[in-house]
Amino acid sequence: MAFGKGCHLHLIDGSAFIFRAYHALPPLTRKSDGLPIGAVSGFCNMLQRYVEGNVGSDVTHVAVIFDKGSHTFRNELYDQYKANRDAMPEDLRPQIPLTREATRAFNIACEEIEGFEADDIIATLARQAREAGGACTIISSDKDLMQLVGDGVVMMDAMKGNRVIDSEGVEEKFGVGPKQVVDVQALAGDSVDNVPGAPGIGIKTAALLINEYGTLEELLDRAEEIKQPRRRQTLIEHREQIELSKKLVTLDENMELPFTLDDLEAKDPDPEELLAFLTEMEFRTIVKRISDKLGVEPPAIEAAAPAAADPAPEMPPFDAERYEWVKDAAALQVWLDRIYERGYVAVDTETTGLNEMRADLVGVSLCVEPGQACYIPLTHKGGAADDLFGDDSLAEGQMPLNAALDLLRPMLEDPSILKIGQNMKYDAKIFARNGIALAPIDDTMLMSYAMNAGLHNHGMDQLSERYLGHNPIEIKSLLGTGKSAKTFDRVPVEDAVKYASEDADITLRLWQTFKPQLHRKRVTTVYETLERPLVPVLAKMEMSGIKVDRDTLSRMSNAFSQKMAALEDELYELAGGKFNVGSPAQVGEILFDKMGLEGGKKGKTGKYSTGADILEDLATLHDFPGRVLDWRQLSKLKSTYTDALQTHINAETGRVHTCYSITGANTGRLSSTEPNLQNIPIRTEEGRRIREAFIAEEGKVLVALDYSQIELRILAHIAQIDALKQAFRDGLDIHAMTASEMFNVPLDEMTPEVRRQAKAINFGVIYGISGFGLARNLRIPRDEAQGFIDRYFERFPGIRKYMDETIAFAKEHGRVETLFGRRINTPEINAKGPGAGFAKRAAINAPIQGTAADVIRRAMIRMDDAIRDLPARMLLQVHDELVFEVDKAAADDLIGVAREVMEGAAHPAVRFDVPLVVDAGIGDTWAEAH
DNA sequence: AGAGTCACG
DNA sequence: GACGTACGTGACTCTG
Repeated sequence: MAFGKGCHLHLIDGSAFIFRAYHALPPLTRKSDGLPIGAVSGFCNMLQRYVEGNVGSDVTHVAVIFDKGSHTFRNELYDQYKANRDAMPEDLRPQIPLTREATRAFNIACEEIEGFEADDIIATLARQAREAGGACTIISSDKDLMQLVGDGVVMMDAMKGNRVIDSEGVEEKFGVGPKQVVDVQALAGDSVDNVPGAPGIGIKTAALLINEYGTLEELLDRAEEIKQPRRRQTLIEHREQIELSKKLVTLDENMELPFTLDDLEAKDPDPEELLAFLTEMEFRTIVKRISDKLGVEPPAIEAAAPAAADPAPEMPPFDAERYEWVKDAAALQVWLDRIYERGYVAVDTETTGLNEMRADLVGVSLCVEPGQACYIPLTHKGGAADDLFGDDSLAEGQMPLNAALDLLRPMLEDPSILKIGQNMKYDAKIFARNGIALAPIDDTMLMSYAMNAGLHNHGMDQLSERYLGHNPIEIKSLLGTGKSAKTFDRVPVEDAVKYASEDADITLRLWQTFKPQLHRKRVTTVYETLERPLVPVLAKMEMSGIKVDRDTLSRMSNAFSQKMAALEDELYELAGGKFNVGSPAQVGEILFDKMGLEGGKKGKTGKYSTGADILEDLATLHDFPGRVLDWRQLSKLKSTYTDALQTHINAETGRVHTCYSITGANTGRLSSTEPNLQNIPIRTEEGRRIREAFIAEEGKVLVALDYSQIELRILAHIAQIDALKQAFRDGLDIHAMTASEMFNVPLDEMTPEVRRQAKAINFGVIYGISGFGLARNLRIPRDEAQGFIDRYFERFPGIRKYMDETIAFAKEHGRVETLFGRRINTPEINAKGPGAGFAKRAAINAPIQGTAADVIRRAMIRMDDAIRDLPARMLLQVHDELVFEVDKAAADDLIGVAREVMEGAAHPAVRFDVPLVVDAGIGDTWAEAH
């Protein structure tokens, strides 16, 4: 049916629907996988209500119109346009494409055009309908659309009982007719869209003026005549700004559209298709309602079948010759324009080293679509590349660093441009050190981790090979290896262009591959709430670093040296000659061959094993093994801590900056490197003193907060162990209570020895207990250990059930999950041989360790905002502990806030049956604070 | 480069 | 019945 006289077009403002739905509903998630679907659910309800309300109406054509890309021609006119808009909420972003699918499922035309606001498309369609002699109803309450009303065009507010707004309604709102609405808006401005308007003039005054002078142009031309001096001055002074405002608020009704009104003909939904979509979304209520209406049996909603493998997106082959060397501002501007057109870009930085706190920026690469990438060299050195002392002047064909950064900065900080990277924490830190706050970001490494933890590592080279079938240029081929290795600024720019552009190209291709997989694999929520938001938090902590006192460490080192020397003398005496105490092989030979002690066991390599547990057993027979253990402890403390830590004190900041790896542990835990600040000694008094070197800045203190027994609490919850849960609720000594329960000893008669055994069993359970392991740990006979375990299972039957069910789940799905939906893959679980044993224990431990890791991640992500107004910084995370530095006077305030965040971190996603308890400490050093 | 050892949760 | 065995990390040293 061709659109013409007698036809009636309905245009639905899709974005308005989405935001209304999002804000009207609680944050619902899909049951089977936790995908946020609150907005989609509300959107479908609104569409359904709209369709039902239309029965018997005269509507012949209908379309839902969406915004696409947040950079439009209005941003070209005025870069602050809509600049004060908040970024889209994290849990809404993944729902946007689903609203498109929903529209199509309802069999309603769904239109959007890159770089245009929905309002302009609506304006153009309304004009076309008007000119064709038909009627048009715009379903929206957006006042920006009111300028379109008249000549058969009306608006309808679906939220307010389908109230119709015609010319009269517009006049009520603006005090002028629809034709003058833009004039009034130009004067009054709009704080929501950041349209400046004339300062001090609101809608009332604007309407008054326009009614008096007829048009804005007339008013501005005759501004001198205005009697009120203030008003006159404003209009004269801000004429340009007012004229700009008019351009911003005037909708473009002359767009070229790639479709016609005839394409928007109203059609009934295909019940099968509609129900299939709603079923997939697991919207039980609306499925039932529509099924009833159609008189069909509602389809069953159950956990969706495993998603079919995604077809690889079509991508051109890699071609390093096509990458562009960006040499000047004009060339860079072309790329920036393309990025704004797209709304996203893959970014990679090249630097002089791997340590972000020391490395300098050398260049930036960008990619907007597969195969189309560029490199902007910035600080490459000229001269002979192989000459170590070569020319330090800059190479040709580079933009000045600051000029390039000034051009890139607005884009890199623009909340509407998504920056895609592989391990973006690195790039974010490099940019931060150059005064650029990179945001928002997506990270392909974290996407891979969320989907595939446990299956493979998540480095770019591996991901490229595995998912793109492409082996990237090796960095070694540019830098060389070993002593002759050079830094990236010495790489010839021609080579750097190929390498760096390729990295950005790969990243973009990986993103296109992974992005649609996230929700099919049901990890969108994990990625959006536990991975992506952690990046800026960790970047900030790492850049803060912690102050370490070199003198303290240095004094300790000297003390350790002396003690070690003394021990060495004693050991040589005992052994009857010099040897290398640091060589386990030599220690073994002396013990078992030379001295002839019993119990020597040889490992795979044919050497005696001389681990601490073995030497401890031998210590009763001879002085030698005990002395070796003492020496080893000192050696460890000296080499790994007091000596090595000093080399990590940053020359510029005087602080130690660790680097957290988000994907380092398969369970969701972080790991810490260069240096590892998660294994600073504490268990022995001598080691603990190393923490005295970790200090607060003058006038500040360190505050440490740690979760008490978090893994056991999670075990009690997951395995539904009532006795344990009650004990935690009552605040009992959990190990003593376990002992009491197992050995029938009243709590007040508990001996430390019995409690120690129960504690070992509690930990054993978390690790996937075995009789052998417990026996070795407690140094008791194996059958006795097995007896303990049997009794434990008898007293706490939930444990056995949890273990069996977890292993069964792992065998069926090849993975286990945390309470927050994090997936930990367990590919070895069905293997034969000893590997299966490891995999089973890992599978039992992973949900517990992983859930605890998720909890503290949530706390850290919220902490940033919670302590915003306090003079405090979060510095370190040690699995169940957070360390802060805070002004002395604010320490108690910080503890109050941080404790609340940590104890409530699981909410609202998970409600534990046991309370989470956080202990806190304050001190001038980490030793005191813990 | 890998094994052994040991620091942490 | 045999098989090996607590879970998760990173850094340092020796050795081939």
